[in-house]
Amino acid sequence: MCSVFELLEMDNFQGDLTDVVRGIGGHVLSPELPPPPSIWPLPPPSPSDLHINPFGDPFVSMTDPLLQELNAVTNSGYFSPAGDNNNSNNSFLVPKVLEEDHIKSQCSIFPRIRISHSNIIHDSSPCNSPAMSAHVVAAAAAASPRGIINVDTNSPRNCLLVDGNTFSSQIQISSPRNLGLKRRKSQAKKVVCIPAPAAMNSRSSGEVVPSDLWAWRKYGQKPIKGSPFPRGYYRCSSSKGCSARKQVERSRTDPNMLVITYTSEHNHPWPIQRNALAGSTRSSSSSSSPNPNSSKSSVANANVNANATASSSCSQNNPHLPSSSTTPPPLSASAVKDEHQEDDMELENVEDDEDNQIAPYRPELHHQHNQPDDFFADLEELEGDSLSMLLSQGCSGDRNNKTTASDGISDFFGWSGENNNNDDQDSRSL
DNA sequence: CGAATTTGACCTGCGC
DNA sequence: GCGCAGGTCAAATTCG
Repeated sequence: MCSVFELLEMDNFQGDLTDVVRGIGGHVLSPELPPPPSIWPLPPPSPSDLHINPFGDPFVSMTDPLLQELNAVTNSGYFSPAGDNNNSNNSFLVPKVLEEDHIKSQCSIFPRIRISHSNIIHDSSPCNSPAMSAHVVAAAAAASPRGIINVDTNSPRNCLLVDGNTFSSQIQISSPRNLGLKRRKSQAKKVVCIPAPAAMNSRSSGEVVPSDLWAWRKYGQKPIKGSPFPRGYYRCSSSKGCSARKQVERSRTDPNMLVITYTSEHNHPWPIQRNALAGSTRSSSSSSSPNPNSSKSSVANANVNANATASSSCSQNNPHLPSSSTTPPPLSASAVKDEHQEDDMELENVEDDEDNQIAPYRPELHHQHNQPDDFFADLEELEGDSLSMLLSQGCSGDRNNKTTASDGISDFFGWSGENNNNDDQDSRSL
């Protein structure tokens, strides 16, 4: 399942990734559970998804669609800007509904995540999709570099729990300087640990590489000393000349975990067009196959499908993340900025940067001020795209009834247990 | 046939 | 300077 994992962010880090991965000892996956696509209703939180960029974030200039959408929800009024946790730094994760941890009957998006002063995220939601939780936790973690995020990976849906005493796993964000690990090339890197789906994809290795919002093309694979698992090397194929790369390998300490290291930066905006070149992949058919078990998606493929089904992620059964590449976030960037730009994360990042000799992270949210036009233009192109569908449909099992933005978001992130094939079809038909 | 993946060779950084 | 290991290149292969 896609409960969470651990999310680390570092710069100039080079070393044994497993040395970096900490706090997942208690992580319990569900090997008996069927792997993808159900495992990946959403792509893993890419660093950019986390919206954190302490050490020269490769994606600093990129707007995280996911987060933006989250922010949109926040701005929609369903979420309290600052919440009531007195922690305005993490306010973007603190919806109003969170004021009551015991609320469990709803499946709205972040309604149950809370970051306490101690940086512990509590989630009482019984209906979070694992991936969503991943994003949430990742984002939360991003907001609290030193935060500890607890996730109940034993719960049926790997929900974050309200009861911090029952957390089965712990996520801890580490500062690079605390790692005491050797560094290699001076290159900004981000490491994301996520639960590894069962090996059923990829041609030869059988490795499953979860998709994210970018399109990746594999250009190499190397066995890693000390690890029984090879490391795959991917570069961004969304745009020619993009230097963004990522490495994917299984944690040697926990084969169930995938360690994804992002390096370099994208020199292009988020993939906007549904059929971006990132898309063409030989395994696309399998990925879109009705039979999840037959899927053999590649990374690029996964991304493509994520795009193709951007608007159809109204179900946990939907293997693909609602790629915001096709659903430009409607939110007000300024609002987000105002509310979050002074969070602890940034402060922490600044500290780290001092050590790393890298410009401190400054969320370039101002970029978003210029995005709406593009976004809407894209929306126009993507007639009936995911966003509109997202907002126009509810998927809390009572779709015919009135829907709210939160409902839409909920669906968007697959918090509903109901699949929406129609959405999927719609998105593909675009 | 075009595009993605595989895989061995080559290059580069780092530790000794 | 040398060797090791990681990272990248590019031809061959595979697939839709």
